[in-house]
Amino acid sequence: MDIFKEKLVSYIKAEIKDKKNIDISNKESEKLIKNPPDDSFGDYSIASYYAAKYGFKGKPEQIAEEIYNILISNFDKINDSFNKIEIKGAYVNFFLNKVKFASHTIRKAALSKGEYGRGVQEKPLKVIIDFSSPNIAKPFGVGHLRSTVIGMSLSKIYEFCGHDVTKINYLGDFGTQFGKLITAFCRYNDIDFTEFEKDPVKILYGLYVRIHKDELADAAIEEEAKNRFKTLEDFISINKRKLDDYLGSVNNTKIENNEHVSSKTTGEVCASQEIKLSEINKNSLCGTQEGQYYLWKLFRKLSIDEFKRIYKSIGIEFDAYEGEASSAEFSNDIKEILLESGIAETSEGAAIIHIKGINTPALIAKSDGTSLYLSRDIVTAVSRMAKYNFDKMIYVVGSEQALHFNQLLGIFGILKENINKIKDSSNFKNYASLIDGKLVHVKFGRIIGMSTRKGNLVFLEDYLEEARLKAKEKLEERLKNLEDSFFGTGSVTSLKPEKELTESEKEQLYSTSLNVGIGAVIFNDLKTRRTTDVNFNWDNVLSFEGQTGPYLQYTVSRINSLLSKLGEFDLNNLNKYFSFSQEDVDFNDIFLISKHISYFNDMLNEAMEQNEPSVLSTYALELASLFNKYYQNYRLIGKDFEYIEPRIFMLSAVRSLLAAVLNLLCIPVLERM
RNA sequence: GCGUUCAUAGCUCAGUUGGAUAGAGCAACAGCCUUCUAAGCUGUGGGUCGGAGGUUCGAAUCCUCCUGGACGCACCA
Repeated sequence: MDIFKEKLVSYIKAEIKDKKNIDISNKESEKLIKNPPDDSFGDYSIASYYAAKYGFKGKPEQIAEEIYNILISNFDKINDSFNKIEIKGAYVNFFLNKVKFASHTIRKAALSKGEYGRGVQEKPLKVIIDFSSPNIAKPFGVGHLRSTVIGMSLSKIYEFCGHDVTKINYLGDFGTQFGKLITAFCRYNDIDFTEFEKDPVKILYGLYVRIHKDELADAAIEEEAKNRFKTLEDFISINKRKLDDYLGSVNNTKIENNEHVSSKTTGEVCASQEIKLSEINKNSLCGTQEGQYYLWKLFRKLSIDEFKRIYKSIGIEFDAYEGEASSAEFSNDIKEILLESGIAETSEGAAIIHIKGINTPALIAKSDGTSLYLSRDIVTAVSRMAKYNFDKMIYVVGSEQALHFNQLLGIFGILKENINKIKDSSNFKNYASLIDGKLVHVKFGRIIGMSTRKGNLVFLEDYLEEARLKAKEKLEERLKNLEDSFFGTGSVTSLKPEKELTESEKEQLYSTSLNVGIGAVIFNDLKTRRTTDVNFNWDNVLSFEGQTGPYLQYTVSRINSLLSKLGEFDLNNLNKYFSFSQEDVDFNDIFLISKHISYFNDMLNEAMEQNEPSVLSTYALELASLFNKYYQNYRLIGKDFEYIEPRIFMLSAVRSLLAAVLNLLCIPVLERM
């Protein structure tokens, strides 16, 4: 809320209290004020039918008149900020002192250097955001990208609002699928180890696909995979640590290392992480517990290295990498605790929990005793509570897993209610009872209809490459007209073929194309409300015009270019107490821009409250659009300095705010494009 | 069958704690570069807000039913 609105709210509140003896709380009086749909209705308004909730009586028009009369008598208290009050039908409309508003807002935004709207919390919440979470041994696809950018964006939004965020990548590094992968690796004798070292994830994915296919024809494969997974899980639980002891010590544990098993136990075979694939003795690995554990670790490490490379290329960072495997060790403890307390029951050899309101029982252990996704998630949530003492934990996972998360949330509700039925597990009791109400599943829709020219699964890297090439094509075409604007002054590049470019120019061309491509791809995932499925369309993603990431990036570049041509002034050397003049032809458009700037804080909070980055996408598009209209209609170069000076503040304000929002949306900001 | 979720312009979507005349972008058509980057801007056409009821002074928004789609529904994650 901007200070003008604050002033208005407290004035209205005080006058109504004084004249009518109605006390409206701050929050409610804020709600009373609406933004009119059209300029002719002023800048803020009270709709009389809202006022009716607080004891005003009569027809809407009469209420409006009563409120008007209450507010007009002491209007001089706010007439430095507001020019007039007016009745229009059932509404009381307020008109800002536009010059004052625009000057104040733009000054504030320009001088806060990208920190405009940053929140300060008296008590910051400890927020954990669990996102991306790719499956090891499966390529990083576009589905993961959506979780990744939504999660990363939310992390930045919460941080910007002043909260304490921990970003966790919870790797799918465990489960029956690894039994399959090891089975595949051990069964097939035609694996190309040279290729394996070059592109491990693709080879692993190939193995995964192949074993799936062969499994349909040979039931023995499935059996072998199950056994191998059991072997793996047994081995990981070899130290037989107790969950409760673990929870007591988790503060000092580095979860991300996933060292469930000491090197002493694993012996020689695990001693060297640097072992060459080509030197692997398959037979000795496939036949022993340690060997299979080693294979699993190897697959895991290769995949993580690959993921880290991808994250780096698109500017994604995590505070911690965790894996499901670290929870698997305790899945048996969980099962026992829940069964003993009567919270869970046995059914067809498996352990289940019935949750009120959910028809499908939650399955927490398989009949062969091995762990499941859900049981591992229970352990993970509890150990995170022990480690981080979080106030809120957000899972950014697709809508198709809604049932899973409803079950998870439901289980913690049950645990809280029945916590006293649990015996001899004080740490578990303590932490588990704190979790209810703190978990949030931030779900998002699927990406529909995306496929490569031939296949179905699109690898992220290929996707980004398509976008980069398209951006490059477009940039090269534009370079003919850009003259020196792109590479900087002095370099005549307009008609140079690519091979005559200098190394640094080539580099600039490459990085700009890449960043435009990334901007387009990421924005495409963040521009619509999370829950709606995205209808994927190559033409839309690669168009770069209209409501796109590159449009936003372009707007920033344009401002950069203009500011540098105006002389790259340091705002500190300019008159900070400038004022716009209502008579200037461009004033009304400047006012509209300032008004939009003032909405930023509300939009930021809305984005956080709804866990919805698209609120900011829409906001950024509107701001860019307002600015581009201004840019098109009015020229600055060649005007008097007196005229230009306050507009430099306006340009700086829009630039830093747009750049800040782009940053919150994980979209690269470019100097030039 | 049960559950979740969605349906707004030809296409992709905003607008959803009920409020003043339902908005953008793309595509189509007509314009704007000797002047700050045309990845831009201006204009035109395009809507029974899936359908029917209901609640309300007032419904794209809330409720019920219907139609259509997506996703999920016990030993995968």
